[in-house]
Parts: sequence; structure tokens; C-alpha cells
Amino acid sequence: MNPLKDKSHYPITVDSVIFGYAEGKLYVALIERKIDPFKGMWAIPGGFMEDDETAEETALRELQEETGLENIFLEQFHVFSELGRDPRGRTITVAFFALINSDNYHLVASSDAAAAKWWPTYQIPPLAFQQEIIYSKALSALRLAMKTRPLAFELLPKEFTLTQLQQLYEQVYNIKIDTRNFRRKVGKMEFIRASGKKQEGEKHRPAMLYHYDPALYKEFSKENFF
Amino acid sequence: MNPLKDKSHYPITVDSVIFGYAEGKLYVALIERKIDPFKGMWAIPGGFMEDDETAEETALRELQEETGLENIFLEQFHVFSELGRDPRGRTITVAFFALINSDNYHLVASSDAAAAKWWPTYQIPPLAFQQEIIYSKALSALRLAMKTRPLAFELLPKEFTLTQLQQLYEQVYNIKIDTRNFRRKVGKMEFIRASGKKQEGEKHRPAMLYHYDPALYKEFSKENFF
DNA sequence: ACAAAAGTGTTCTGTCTACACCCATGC
DNA sequence: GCATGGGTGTAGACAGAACACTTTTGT
Repeated sequence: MNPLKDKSHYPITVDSVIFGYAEGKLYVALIERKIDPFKGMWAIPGGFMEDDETAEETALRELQEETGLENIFLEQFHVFSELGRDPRGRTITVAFFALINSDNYHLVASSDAAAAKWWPTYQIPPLAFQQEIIYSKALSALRLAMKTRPLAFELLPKEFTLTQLQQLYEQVYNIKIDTRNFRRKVGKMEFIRASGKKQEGEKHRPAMLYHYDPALYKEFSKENFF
Repeated sequence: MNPLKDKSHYPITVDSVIFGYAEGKLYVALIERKIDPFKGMWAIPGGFMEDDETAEETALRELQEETGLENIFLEQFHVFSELGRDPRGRTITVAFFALINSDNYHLVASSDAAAAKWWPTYQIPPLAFQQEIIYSKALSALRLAMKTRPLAFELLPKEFTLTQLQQLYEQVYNIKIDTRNFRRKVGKMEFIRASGKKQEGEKHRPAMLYHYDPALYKEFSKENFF
């Protein structure tokens, strides 16, 4: 009946490299595997695609199971189809990166009781299934994406200080940025606006709070705003 | 036996949006479908992934069937997993763009005798399977990729004139570029070198020929050289 | 000589880089 | 009053944009 029946079929997995930013550092969420293969190792969270889902929907479902959050920013960046990645058999993996807002920086234990933990982006443990390749491409994809689009605000709380914004870029690109130049540049971006409020509860001069206005971000800087 | 047996399996197709450049214009290769569904419509060339292949290998195999060429530049840019794209049943499509060198700008009829034809990039016919979405993403991916990497030389003959190079960029970005500014910019790129030779057989002043030196392209301009 | 495309400089403007000190608050 | 991070300006170098005419070849 089905003319596609004679074609080879493969299981599809969706892996999501989840980035979060807190206390001036960039983190990635990893889960500890409770079952073989690679039991006890850390891995990028993921799961199998179901019949009624697109890859994006699979990723969102997995993320919700993992973090309890909806409306997470998600973007696919590569397909890994090399043979032998999974000792159980061949799978095709669609990889995404996800950005978690600092307001919601908490992981919940996933349904199969695997431990989830934030790891500093530049100090992660060995990964199951040799997912280091996936992780490394995720970081490159994040860097590329953040050069052309206002994704920083997916990682920051709704109201943030310019120091937080600067540290986020420093973390993502693993560089040091000159504060004065950075602030001059941000000052020209009309879609980043002072809210008038000030930071509270710090033991030093309180910083101004800013927020991102997506409506003002239109044609502002189509190319490379960072 | 196989613990992945209980997971859903899907056929994987690989589609390649093939770009070529000739006579000052950018073209895309499409094939005319000889069988249903969408018999008689034009489509992005593609095929099904086999058991021993990565998606990249599938794409290369299909390209060789289509063009007879090896060593074609290939890059995946998106996975399309929406339901209902193929009336025969669900498929997962990994999409690539491919760049054909002008030296080899000829298409051969593919094995199932489907007609292959170059279409001007900005005047293509309606596509089967609503592949317009794939095509549009391919063009965006090409533009993005050409901003950061020396891919122009995958589309040009080994020896090319600066006018050809300029027209290629004009075609890809669908813009007009100032010749003097363009040439000054190219002049700073040490990896684009005059070969000393001159164009022949034109009925006007012959242009200098240049070639791309990949060895000199190292750290030259890591970010956005165009 | 003329048609056709190749090739070439200068000025202006805006952006990037480097660099050091005072300010506001909590304790 | 001191520790802590917040916040500010200027000068020089460099890159992008605008703009028109001369040169070389074939016919």
C-alpha cells in the first residue's frame, strides 16, 4: 500500500543543548544517564520523535519534561547521521540549542529520574555517545546566532543590568569586552531601554535596569549587531 | 533484540539545492518529476537515505547521479519534519545546499530520465511538495554562509575575473555593488591573487585573471569578510 | 572612431579601539 | 572611610559609502 514502505526507516532522536545564564556565568544543562548504554555518564538531554510530532515539537516536549517550561527559545543547528553513534543501533539525531531565561533557571528531575545539572559551559564532563561533537557545534551555532539576532534577551531576566548583558557576551564568546565601548554600542540600540528602575539588594552602587523591546527591534541592525 | 525496535521509524530523504553560476547569473538546478506525486512539476533534486550512508553521503551520491561530479561543496542547513509534506506518507527531509563550479556547469540526465535544468535563482517555477520553503531557506543559508566563508570560489572557475566575482555577490544578495569599493576590498584580501594571465576572446578590453589561494586563507578575516 | 567592459582615487562619515578615573551605595 | 562594582569621554585609526572618468581591446 504505502509506497514508502520499501524505503529504509530510521528512529529519529532530538537532542537539545540547553544554555542558561546565571550569576555572571553561562551554563549548560546535562543529565546523568540512569540506564545503559553509558549508564552513569552525563549526556545532552534528548529523546525519540513520536509519530505526530515535528522535530521542534519533540524538542519542546522534552524540554518541558526536563524543565517544566514552555515558550523556550529553540533552534535546530545540525543533523548527525553518522553510523555507530549509538551502540543499540542506528539513529538519526536532530540537534537543537535552547535558551533558558534566567527568571526560570531551575531544572526539574525528568520523568525517568535522571539527575539534571547545570554545568559551566567551558568545564563539562565527558559525554555519552561522544556528544562532544554535538556540544561543540551547539556552541558555535549559538555564537553565530547571537551575532545576528537579539537572542541575549532569551537568556536574561526581563529586567537586566548592562553589566549582566556584557558578561553574557563575554561568556558566550569567551572574551573580555571593554565596558565603555560596550555601553556606547548598546546605547545606540534603541530597542534596549532603561526601565527607570534600579537594582536592589546589592552591597554596592545599584545598577540601572534595562529591558528589551521586541517591537522596536525591526530593521534596526539587520546584520551583526554585536 | 534491538532495543530501538519499539521506537517509531521514518524514511529520511535528502534534498540538495544546487547553485551554479554562469554568464553573470546565479542558477539553481531543478528536476522535472516523471512520476507521481506531482508528476510534471519541478522539484529540488533528492532521494532516500540508504542504510550504510550518512546524510552527507546520500547527498553526494545523489549529486553524482545528477551531475556526474565529485568533490562538490555541500552543506546541510535545515531539517524539515512537518507532517503532510509528502502525500505518500511521512518523511523527514535533511536539506543541503550544493555549489557547482562554473568549470563543470553541466547537468546530466539522472538515471530515472527526469529532465534536469538550470533555472535563474529569482525566477523559478512552482515546486512540488511545496518545496518553496526549502528553497527560500537554502538561499538564506547560502547568503549567511557566503558572508563568513570563501565559498564564492566554489561557484567560480579556477581562474576568474574580478567582475565575475562582483557579479556573483550581486546575484547572491540581489544587490548592486560599487565597483571601485569592491575592488579595493578584494585588493586587501591577500588570498585572492592575480595570476598574471589575461582573459581571452572577448570583444573588449581583456580582464586580469585571479585565483583563490586556500593556503593563504587562514586567519585572514575570521568574521565577515564580505 | 566607436562600442564595450576594465580599471582606478579622493573625500566624507561613522565605527572600532585603547585607555583611567569618579560615583553611589552598603557596611 | 573603605570596599565594591557602576558609570562616563576623548583621540586616533580604520572601514564603508558616494561618486566619474580614462584605458584597452575588438570590430
